[in-house]
Amino acid sequence: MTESYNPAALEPPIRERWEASNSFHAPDRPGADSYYCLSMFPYPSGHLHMGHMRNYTISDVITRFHRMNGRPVLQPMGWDAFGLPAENAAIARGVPPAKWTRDNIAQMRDQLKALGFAIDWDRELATCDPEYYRWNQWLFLKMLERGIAYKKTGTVNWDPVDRTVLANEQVIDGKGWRTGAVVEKREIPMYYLAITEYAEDLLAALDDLDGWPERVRAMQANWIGKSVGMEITFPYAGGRLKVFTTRPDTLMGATYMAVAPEHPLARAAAERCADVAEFVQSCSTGGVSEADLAAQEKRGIDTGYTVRHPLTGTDLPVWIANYVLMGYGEGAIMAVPGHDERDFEFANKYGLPIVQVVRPEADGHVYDATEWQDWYTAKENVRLVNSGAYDGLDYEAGFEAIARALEQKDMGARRTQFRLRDWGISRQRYWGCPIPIIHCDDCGDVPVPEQDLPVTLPEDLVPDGSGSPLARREAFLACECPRCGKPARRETDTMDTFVDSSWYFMRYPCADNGRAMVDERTNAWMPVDQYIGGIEHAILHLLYARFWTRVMNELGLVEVREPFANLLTQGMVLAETWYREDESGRRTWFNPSDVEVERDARGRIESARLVADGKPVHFGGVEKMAKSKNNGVDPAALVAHYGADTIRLFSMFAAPPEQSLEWSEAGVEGAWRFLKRMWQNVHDHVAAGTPGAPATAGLSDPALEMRRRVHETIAKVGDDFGRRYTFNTAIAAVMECSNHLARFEVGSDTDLAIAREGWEALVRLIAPVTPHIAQALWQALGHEDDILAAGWPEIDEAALLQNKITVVVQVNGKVRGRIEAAPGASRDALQEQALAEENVARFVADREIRKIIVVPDKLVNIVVKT
RNA sequence: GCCGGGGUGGCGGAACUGGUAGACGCGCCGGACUCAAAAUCCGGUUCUGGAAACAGAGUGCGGGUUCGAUUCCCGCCCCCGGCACCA
Repeated sequence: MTESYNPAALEPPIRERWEASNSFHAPDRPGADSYYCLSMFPYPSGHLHMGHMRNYTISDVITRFHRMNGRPVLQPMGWDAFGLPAENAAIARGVPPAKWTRDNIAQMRDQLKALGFAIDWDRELATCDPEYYRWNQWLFLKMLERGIAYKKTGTVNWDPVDRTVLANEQVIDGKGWRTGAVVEKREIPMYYLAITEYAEDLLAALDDLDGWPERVRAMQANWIGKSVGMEITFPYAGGRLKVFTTRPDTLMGATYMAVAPEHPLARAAAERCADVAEFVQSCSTGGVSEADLAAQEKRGIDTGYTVRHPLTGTDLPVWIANYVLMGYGEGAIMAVPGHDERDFEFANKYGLPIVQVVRPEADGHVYDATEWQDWYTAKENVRLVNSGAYDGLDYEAGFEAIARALEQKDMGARRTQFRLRDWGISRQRYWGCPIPIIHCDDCGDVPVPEQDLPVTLPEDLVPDGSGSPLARREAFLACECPRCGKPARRETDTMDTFVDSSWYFMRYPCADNGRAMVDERTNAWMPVDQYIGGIEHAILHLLYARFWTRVMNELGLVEVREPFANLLTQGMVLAETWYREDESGRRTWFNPSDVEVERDARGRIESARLVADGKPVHFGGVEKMAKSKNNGVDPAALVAHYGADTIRLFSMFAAPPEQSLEWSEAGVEGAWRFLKRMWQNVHDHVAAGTPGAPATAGLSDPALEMRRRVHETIAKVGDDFGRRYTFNTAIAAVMECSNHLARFEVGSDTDLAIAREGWEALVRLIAPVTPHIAQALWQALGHEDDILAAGWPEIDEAALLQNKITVVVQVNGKVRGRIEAAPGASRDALQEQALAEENVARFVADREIRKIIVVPDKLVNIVVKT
């Protein structure tokens, strides 16, 4: 053992040893106690960033902890390899997306390996491999057969200059990112997956996902958005206008109708009237994202049409409103401005009538039609007013009475509506999985026969930002119709990359199977025991994966319906930002590693300057690591400087996994110092000689105390790793115990044996976090085996017993003293001892004691009259 | 705009079931070693007062429940994530 800690020399041979002995291989048939630990696979951008590093360290700690506890573990890795950034790189640099992506994968694989993750690399996969995406295509065809996949039109962002479809992130302030042209909404045919058929099941099953964070379940439930209400018909001369409402009880308060700009009635009105046509046209500019739509100012126009109220027969005007969404419900609403905030705002803006039909039972609520108040939407303890025969009914009774009246007249039906929309998977892009469809003039859209899969994506194309290059590649386009044999054209749309990520976790166990999508090995490992990834995937990816797993289950491919038993959503990685501003207010951002900070005597930041020129820079706050703020820290560079263990240690220590993590160079230094100290301490301990067998009887008080601390730490760390996933507190406990052990004075062979037991425990406790140094120290302590096989240290319950406990004494809830007591001391004894304590007695003095609360082994609170 | 989360010393964070607020680490202050510096080691460090003992205040802001609230309830402010074609 060398005297000083030298990770650069120490880490690589240990990784080679793991690789040579195939240490992280997962068996095909693992048995009942198997543990599948999965991280969200990365998009191969070329550089491993801190978010990845954090994500994979979390799962590596969990993986290694379970391995040390003797369970068969699968920790795989793969690449989410299709997507927009590869096309952007192609546009910027002229490199084919395929080459760019594969080069990036090679580079990132090396970076991952340098971090020492216990990954079974034999199961690696990339979604851009034809052997992977052929099963996307295959399952898509199965979905077509079952009617789960179907075709309809959808709205996209259209750049009129590049003549191409834009992603939402490519639309900036309603304009195209490259051309600056005002983006238009366009309707195009697309393939959809009927996830709404599964809405009820996806929602109900959330209740059983008790291994998921409550907030993720809440977000998914809100996303699915189940509403129980009614579809109500408003007849007019030319037909019937249908709306969906969750508040049929307020029907008597409906004063106008509002339809989406894309609604057939709006189109009809636009044909009759130029002003209406202009309004509808003006609604077709700007992006399609919900955030854009929801944030825009409410605007509308009267169509001139009227419909009849189904119960009163009154004529109601039909307006077109930009806040009504064609994709939800019927694309039309009955506006009840008295009790819906959006309708209220709209009615006030356009001078439409507002009628109050609900009033609270309690007094003191005055309705004001010019100012919105929260109680207007109340459903509890309210009564109907201004509603004719329905006056005086509460919400439930009003709902029921009006629902019956409508049903009798055949003007309404009870219905459950979901906010969730079907999943549009068509993308007008090149770098994705081709949709296996052939267009024939005679036969229409014909599925590619199963034996012709995969439809392979040509890999030599370079997109230029205007339209899909596939549409210009004749060799790809030209084909024969599988049904009639005539010349036909291939579909050029590719699939949403969320398709790729909806089942990759089921492919890892059987990644080498060329004949089937999944096999019995998938069933052997699924479900995933622990899934770890960013909170930003809480809704879409996780919902699509749950849906896709259900479909595979119904096709008899897998036994599970829910893919992820436990979910851990990690927080973002942040760093300080530093900038200078020029005269025009433009900011130049400097990397935190190039900035030197001066502090005052209290440790507060006083000033900061750039190391390069010594001139001042300004603090721009702590923000998510991003290129735009130049505050990214490259994990690969840090590994080269400190070694993998230090980086792993800091990123697990600085914050609990669910919270955001603030990167700090000084904090990394602290982690480095701890490892150096631990190395030195173990070195000194080994140099002191080899102890005999550990004794547990006849120990001195300090030895008993030391041993108690060690076993308390074993218990604490096991609980933190196995149950709480608070790696920061586990590491803090190891540090604390290590500090005590370093100070523990060894005066006898018995003491040396206690110290040996302590160091052997601590080295194993820290091993999941810092596996390289732990392996080296384990060997230094005289063991030849792999520390993963050494097993988790066992707790000696007898060592945990204490003969004295500190009990806090409060007077009126304020701590006034502490007493030492035997564990399990009686209430009376504690009370007596507490009152005798000097400072306590001072505060109690001769005041009247009202009561005394005793929490055994913890606290005594004496309540006195003041 | 809608949905979800967060706010504790100079900083990252701890306090797990309502029971000692600030574990552990960083930074800072003082000391040792050194010709000096770095590294390392030792001590101190929520704020205010006090030499100390100790006292008062204190977990974004305002209120409430309780013997006791960072923790539970109500109202507000600020920051962050998602919003269906970024992944």
